[in-house]
Amino acid sequence: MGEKSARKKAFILKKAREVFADRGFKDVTMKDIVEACQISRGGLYLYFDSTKEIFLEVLNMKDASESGEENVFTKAVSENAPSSDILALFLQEQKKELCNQTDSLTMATYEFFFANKFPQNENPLKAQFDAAVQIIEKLIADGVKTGEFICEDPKGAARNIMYALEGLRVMSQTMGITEKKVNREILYLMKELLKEV
Amino acid sequence: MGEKSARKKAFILKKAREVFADRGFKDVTMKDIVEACQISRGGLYLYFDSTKEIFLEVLNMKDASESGEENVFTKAVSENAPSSDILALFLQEQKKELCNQTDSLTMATYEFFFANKFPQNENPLKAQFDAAVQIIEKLIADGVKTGEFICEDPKGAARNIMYALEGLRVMSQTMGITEKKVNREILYLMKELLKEV
Amino acid sequence: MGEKSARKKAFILKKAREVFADRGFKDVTMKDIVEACQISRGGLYLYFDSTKEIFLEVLNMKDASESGEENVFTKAVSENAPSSDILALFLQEQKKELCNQTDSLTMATYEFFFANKFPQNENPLKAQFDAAVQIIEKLIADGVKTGEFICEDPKGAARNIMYALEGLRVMSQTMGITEKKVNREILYLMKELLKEV
Amino acid sequence: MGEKSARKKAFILKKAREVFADRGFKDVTMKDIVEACQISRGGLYLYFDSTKEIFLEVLNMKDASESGEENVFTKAVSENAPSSDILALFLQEQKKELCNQTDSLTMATYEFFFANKFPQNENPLKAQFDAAVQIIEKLIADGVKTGEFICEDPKGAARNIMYALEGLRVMSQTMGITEKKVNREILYLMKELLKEV
DNA sequence: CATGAATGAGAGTTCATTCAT
DNA sequence: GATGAATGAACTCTCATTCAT
Repeated sequence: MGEKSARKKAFILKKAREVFADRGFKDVTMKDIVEACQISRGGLYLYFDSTKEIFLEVLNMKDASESGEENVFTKAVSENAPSSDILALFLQEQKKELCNQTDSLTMATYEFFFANKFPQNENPLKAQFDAAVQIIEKLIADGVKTGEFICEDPKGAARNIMYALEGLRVMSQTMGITEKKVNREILYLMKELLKEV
Repeated sequence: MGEKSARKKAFILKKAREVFADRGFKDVTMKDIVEACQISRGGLYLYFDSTKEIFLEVLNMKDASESGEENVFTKAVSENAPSSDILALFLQEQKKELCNQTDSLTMATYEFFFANKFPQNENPLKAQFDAAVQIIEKLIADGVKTGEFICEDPKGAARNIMYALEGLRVMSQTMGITEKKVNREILYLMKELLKEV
Repeated sequence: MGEKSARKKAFILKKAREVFADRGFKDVTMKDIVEACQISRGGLYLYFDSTKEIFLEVLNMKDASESGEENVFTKAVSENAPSSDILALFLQEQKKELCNQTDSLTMATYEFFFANKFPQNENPLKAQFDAAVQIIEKLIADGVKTGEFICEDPKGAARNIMYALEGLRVMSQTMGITEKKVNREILYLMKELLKEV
Repeated sequence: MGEKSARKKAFILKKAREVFADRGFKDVTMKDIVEACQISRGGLYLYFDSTKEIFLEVLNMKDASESGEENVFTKAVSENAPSSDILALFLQEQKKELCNQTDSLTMATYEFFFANKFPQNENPLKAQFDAAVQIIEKLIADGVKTGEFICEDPKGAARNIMYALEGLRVMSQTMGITEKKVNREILYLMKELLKEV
């Protein structure tokens, strides 16, 4: 596949992403993607065999773009900002994603992983989750050292934060959580770590 | 609707529940339910017009059966057991439901509410969630009074518990969370409340 | 499936037979049969799942109708006509079938059994062939007893007749054998048995 | 067409032959041949417009290669071996071809001529058949002269041999005739000619 | 000559939904 | 009420064929 083909593939993935963000995973048909791309039915099959295959590549694409892009969070980390600031930034990032309904793959991702079970050790969601827990644990432990945080069980706290965020995420899709409520919970999570004795 | 009809309707809902528990919401067709019930295609339409309608009634049925049934949790509440015991029982109930993959409507419920948005004030999930938060808040507040718990923000803590449980629930469906991990998180939630100064 | 359905099934098979006789096996699609029957696409699938399934039933149907019908051949057998007459009648029947191009399943049958290999012991074609060999062998043996035929190896002669007929049959489809040539070969086969020493 | 093109065309035909031998005629698509040759889709169309065209050239190629090659049969003929030996050799050659399922175009040929009717005077199969009949007739007549064979109707006998071989050939494809059965029939054909009075 | 991306027609198949009985 | 045959829309997937490069 030449350079031109690679560009077309990227184009299809971009359009497909929009479709998935809009309609979730299960409702999306090859025909939908064909129409979003304004290409022929057979044309799509030159690049992908199924919506499943497309979705997996969309997920990878997303990861790539996120890690490539310099966001405030990674910048703060590289600049050795205070742990509490970095954690606050991380939670802000999460909030943005949570509240952005139109452009998010959240629903599609859940639908996809409901329908397609992966063994734990190859499950991309789990890998992402575990990585995030480790980062947060490190932040909390650092913060404890500098006296910013008080926490006896940084790993437990990190997990709790991630579970709660996951809960917020799914609830934002199923019950339409408002930004105010997300703020409130994020505040709660921070407060717990800052709690004076 | 005569008594006979009501019985048939209940029968359909029971069978449909099994189908939804088995396959989620989106994959279930009217045909699937017809086959599970071993009735005629037209026959099903006498009672229900769509899988959506059936699922909503299955959800109501579920609520009814749960509130009707005397479980250890409601029993403990009525017997004025210590708040910490009641909360522990509540969390145990949640754990059971979380770990029971085969018989649970969790996945179907998520799929359903992804696809069918309800305004917040009529959203059955939200109503359930809010009710649970209130109960937990009350328990924590009581526990604080009796000195069982230490907590400055019972409402916040209650919400955090529910968000974390929601996170566990969705993750158990998408990443296959083990019982051990559920236990660990539940323990964490309890410990936070019991934390000595 | 009630009586009415049985009638419709028979109707579909009858129409399908015409299609197969007209176009062979491989070129026939479910759509072709749908159109020949003037029913809906889905309607056909209520009765049959594939052209293969339909064709097998068409073959069975054919056998049934043939054995049911009182033809001159079976009549002669039951009336204890001379063996040479009966054999001649049998060959006349074969000739009729050979020369009837428009209405015959010959081509479709070959195409079908090229594409669908059956184990020898379940192969319908083989069963038919073996049965025919036995009948002819018996006729020849009887004819030898009555002095009508001269033949040292009735089984071998019977097989030779059937192989030659099979050759004629396939050649009539691929090279367009004329009736005259079929006659000539049939005459040859008879002459061999009548050959004076 | 330059020499290079001629070589490429021959290469395509060689590969196509393998494909036809493997899968018959009807199931073979232009795509299959493209893939077998590992050339581009458009590239194939530079040389051939359809599988039909390709198959016809494969058939011609086959004839060419066979007549070119010095086989035991043609050798025996040129050496004036006894007619009975030559006929026996011819039948052995036929047997080899009959029993060789993997490498043979038999099925493809039948499928092709079922689907593509040629007027008798241009039908390649018929030409081949008639040529073979003539050769066998000559052999038998010669054998009769030398006293090797007894036969009143050499032409009829030659035709019968060819029809029976055709019958064996098609049956080997549709019912899986064993080598033993082919041997038995060939023996029968020879015996008929050697029959003592 | 040669490539291979692109198109679009067409086959298979499944179901929601209707309706005569 | 209840049945299940029937319809037709929608989706998946495959290829023959073309054409810009």
